[in-house]
Amino acid sequence: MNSNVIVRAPLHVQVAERLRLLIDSGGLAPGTRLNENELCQNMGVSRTPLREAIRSLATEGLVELQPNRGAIVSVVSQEDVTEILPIMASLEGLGGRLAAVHMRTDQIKQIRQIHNQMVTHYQNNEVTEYFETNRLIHDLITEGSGNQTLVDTINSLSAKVRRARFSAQMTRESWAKVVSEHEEMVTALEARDPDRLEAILIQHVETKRTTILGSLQRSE
Amino acid sequence: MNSNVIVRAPLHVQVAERLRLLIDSGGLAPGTRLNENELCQNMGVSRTPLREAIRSLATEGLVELQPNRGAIVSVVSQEDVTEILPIMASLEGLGGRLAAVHMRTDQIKQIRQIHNQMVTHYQNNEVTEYFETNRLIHDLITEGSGNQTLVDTINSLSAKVRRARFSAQMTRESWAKVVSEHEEMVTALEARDPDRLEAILIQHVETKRTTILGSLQRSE
DNA sequence: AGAACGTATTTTGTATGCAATATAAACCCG
DNA sequence: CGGGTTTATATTGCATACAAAATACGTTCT
Repeated sequence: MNSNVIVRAPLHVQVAERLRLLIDSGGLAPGTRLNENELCQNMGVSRTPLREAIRSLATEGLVELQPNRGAIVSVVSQEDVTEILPIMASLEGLGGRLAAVHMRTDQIKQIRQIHNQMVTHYQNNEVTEYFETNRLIHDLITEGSGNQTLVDTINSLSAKVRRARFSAQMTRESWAKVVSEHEEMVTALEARDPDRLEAILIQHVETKRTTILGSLQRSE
Repeated sequence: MNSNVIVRAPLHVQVAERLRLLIDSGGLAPGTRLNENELCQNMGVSRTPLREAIRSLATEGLVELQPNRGAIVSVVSQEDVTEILPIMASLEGLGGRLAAVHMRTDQIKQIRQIHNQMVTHYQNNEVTEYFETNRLIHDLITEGSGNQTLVDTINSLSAKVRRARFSAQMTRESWAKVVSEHEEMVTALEARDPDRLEAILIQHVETKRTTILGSLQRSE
């Protein structure tokens, strides 16, 4: 029996992944109509798997289905962000609470290392790298909860907000605040203090909320 | 301009709904393979919309895709329930917290009425009606949060657990506990006490957890 | 010139057909 | 008889073809 079977992912899954990336990167802006023929030619697949992929993205909320008029990349309104962030706060809080108990010490040490890197990026004003490490820390903590469903749920919500957050330009002071909150986070994690970590994470998302909404407001 | 346009839902949406109902009601038991031809004949549609519907259910987590082997109704394991319930606790807690602030007084009064009905059903040992009113109360509180994304997220998670909970036979004493918790819930809501309502809801889900897991364990 | 109608074209929705893979059955050989 | 291989069948995956709806366009009429 060969257990090293190579299972090529079904086309519609690959297509969905590709589309997700396109939407996430901004290659497909919110509101854009997804023209099936066009996309088919671009990706070199037929309409069937493409349509199946679109249906998946629709249930994920990344695109919106308009009967007999196809799908558009869903637009993330200020209301959406206002709805999603409190949910993420709760869930990230829960994740932290669980992580504080479940994570192994070496995993926590790793987070401290990445956190230090992040601080360096902050000091050097390296925005991209900063965001990357920032997100990695959050992901690691969430994953540290050991609750895969929680990870999935957070990711699903996060994906929607990310595009909005993308446009969110941080002011220097809000950036400083976020970094100091991160410092507290890691400290609470090292102390394995569920309540404190949860509280900080909730506060952290609240900070993010005001940052994003402030930015959205300025840009209107 | 006519705003009362009749938009017939696309076939794949109707099919998805139908399948959801089938799975939810137990007409399609967990682990059952979805035979495309068979289902097509049953529903009188072709494979294309059926397959699109199946893809949607897959991203919802109700069915599991097995490459080149079709889809099976996903089985809800004890681990799944263990993962999902803490998440629902957080989210229902958040919902209650928001509801305590946002709900109108007449809506709260309505909940009190339904709660009283539920208690009557409890006393008369009318299980089905009890579950119905019970669920209605939870739904109304969640919806009272005014956060549609939260409602959707909870429903999505709830759908997965429901099938497991279905088999959960309550003992008389756990039932009594649940009812008394509900009493506290409504009282906290009437007092518009977010913290207390949140705490009770979280505790309430915890009670549910032990009930379900206890039942799952007994049935193995 | 502009609005309204009707036609043409594009685009989506659904059904069907063919290829590839998995499952079941028959068969052969030890 | 039983294990393993080959062949047949069924089922899924993908592509194409047709039908229905929506959009775009041109024409007509006021």
